[in-house]
Amino acid sequence: MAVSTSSATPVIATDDVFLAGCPSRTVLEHVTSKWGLLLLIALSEGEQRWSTLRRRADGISEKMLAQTLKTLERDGLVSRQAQAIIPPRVDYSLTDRGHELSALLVPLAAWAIQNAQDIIAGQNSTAT
Amino acid sequence: MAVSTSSATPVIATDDVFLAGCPSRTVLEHVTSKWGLLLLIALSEGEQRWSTLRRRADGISEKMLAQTLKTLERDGLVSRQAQAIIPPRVDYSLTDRGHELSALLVPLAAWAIQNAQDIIAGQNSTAT
DNA sequence: CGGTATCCTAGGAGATACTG
DNA sequence: CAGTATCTCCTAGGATACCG
Repeated sequence: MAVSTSSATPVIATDDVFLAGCPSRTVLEHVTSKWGLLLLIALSEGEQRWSTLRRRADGISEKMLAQTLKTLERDGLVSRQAQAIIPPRVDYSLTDRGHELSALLVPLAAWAIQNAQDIIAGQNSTAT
Repeated sequence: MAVSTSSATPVIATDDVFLAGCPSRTVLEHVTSKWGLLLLIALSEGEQRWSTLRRRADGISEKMLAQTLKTLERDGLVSRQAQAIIPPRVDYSLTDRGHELSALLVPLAAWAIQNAQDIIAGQNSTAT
């Protein structure tokens, strides 16, 4: 009943990635998800069609492609342009916010590419 | 038999995040995993003990903490210093490579914090 | 072509209990 | 304190089939 503002449960908190259930964690998980990351990076190279993305993100299933694109669209990171023609044509591109984000993601991917060999190589140090 | 170097199967490929099964994807997934990301960012603030990390990464289970730290250590991103005392004390810190990486991750977290409110707010645009 | 709907399983992830 | 071991649950994610 008392105004226990200090020891109150951290309902949502202003913003701290470290707090469970905070929005930033959710967002972070969307954009750093396996396919989210890849699609954002792919789209950083420009607008692309569904089928192109599917080929680009090697190994992705149609389900995950649709699902991930929807999440990213919902998050306002990706924009979807459908044309009512036969056969259908749908293009996906980054929004401004998406571009802002991908600018952060691309260096990350570059880092991974540069360090991957080295990192994985050291995994089995039990070489003959 | 012929030197089909051009159309050869992409066994592992030099490095392309887009190719399934390539090392960079694996590394990227370690590093952008829910807890991996959080721990790397937490450690970017300096060496920390197990118990500190556990409290910091709100919601993490002991299992996931141990597992994630091991992966990061194996990847050469985190270093573990154990002291043979009672009670035990173990400190974790970033390696040089880990620091290099966290420099990329921190801005990402910052971006998430800044944009999260806005992004999540727009989720239920079907307001009454 | 660009999806959606359905089914199904591998393993990511939490809870608990125990140990050095 | 800093883990490990085990058990279970849940859902992310793949395969397939079908629709506009």
